[in-house]
Amino acid sequence: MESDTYHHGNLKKALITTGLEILSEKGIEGLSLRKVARRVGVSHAAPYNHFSDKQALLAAISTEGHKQLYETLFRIFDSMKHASEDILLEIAWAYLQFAVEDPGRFKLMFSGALDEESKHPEFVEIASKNIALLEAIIQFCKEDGRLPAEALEIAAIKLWSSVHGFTSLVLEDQFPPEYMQAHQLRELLKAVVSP
Amino acid sequence: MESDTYHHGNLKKALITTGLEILSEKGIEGLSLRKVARRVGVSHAAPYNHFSDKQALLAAISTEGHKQLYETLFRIFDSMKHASEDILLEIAWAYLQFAVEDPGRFKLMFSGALDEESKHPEFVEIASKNIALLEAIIQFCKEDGRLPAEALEIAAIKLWSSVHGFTSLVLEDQFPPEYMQAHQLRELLKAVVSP
DNA sequence: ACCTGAACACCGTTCAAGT
DNA sequence: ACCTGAACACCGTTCAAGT
Repeated sequence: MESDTYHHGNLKKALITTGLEILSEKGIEGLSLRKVARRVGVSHAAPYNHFSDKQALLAAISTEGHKQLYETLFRIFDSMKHASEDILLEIAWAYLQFAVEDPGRFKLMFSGALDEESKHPEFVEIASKNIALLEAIIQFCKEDGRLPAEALEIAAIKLWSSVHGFTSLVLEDQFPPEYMQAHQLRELLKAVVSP
Repeated sequence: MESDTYHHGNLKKALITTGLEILSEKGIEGLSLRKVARRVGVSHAAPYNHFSDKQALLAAISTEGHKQLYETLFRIFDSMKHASEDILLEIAWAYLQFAVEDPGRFKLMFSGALDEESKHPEFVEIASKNIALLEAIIQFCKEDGRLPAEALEIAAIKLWSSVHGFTSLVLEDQFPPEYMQAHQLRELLKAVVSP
């Protein structure tokens, strides 16, 4: 039954979700094509019917990660539109949590062994959706009307750079322990997102 | 003669510098223990006399990269102390150039396949030297006297996060092409480091 | 059209053996 | 003390062969 359904096109999806599973359990170093195939219950050559090589599978897994990130951030943004909390901080916090709760997924998404993600149309689609969301959030936070396009782009780059850099450095344990002992993570993030 | 000198302790250093070479040529994916040993002209088991495993060699290579980054930034800082240009921008630019001119080295240093760098005393030493340099730079840029320790730490985290995030995202090609076409890289970086 | 199994070239790591 | 060569378990990729 199971091996039968794979003949109807589910294998591709199964490889992606199982890849995310292993990524979450064993990290980026522990993710191999053969291991994914083994766990799915298929021969190690089977994935090549759906992905041209390992890079292509990794790109698909990364794309799925970006979709999850979009869902997460969109939900936060949507639920806070009417509760006037500090939206920027909540979004940044969600970004950080997304990274911390599954470092392997985040590292695959951004610390790119993937050179040719830009060739996969599905990836560029979700990437631009994420950019659009980021811009919408910034636009919303400037309550005094819309920003000019130029300022919007600059603001997006500044915000994303800060939050992404802080998240990466926290994930890689690059800040000295004194820094982290003296302050709470959320407090530091607040300082990072505040202008 | 050459194989003789390896009996006198140069092999360890040779493995590190050859590792950096291969990293620069083939990227992080193309760096294997056996390839390093082969290029140095030694058997694939020889490195185990100097490093407990591949991780340990990678940690040593990463440490060497951090030393190079320190040298680069220190030189800039030292040479600009008396020419009152925009030091923060020049430092940030040097950081970005350091990453762009050798992405493999930068990725190894920060996109950590290295979990146990903190166990290597040489690494924690250079890491804290880099932190101290960062603090000195910030201190210098606040011409009105010294900052309190708390504000200094916060300022260091904010600056490093911004510059590191921007650098990583540029390196991984995460910004949409429209952003990059509409602005020059240095102009964007200037916006990122300006408060 | 999709999957399997054998084959190949590579990898990290260990260990007896050499000097 | 340091290096070698064989050995082992793993990997990505290809390809004939099966259904």
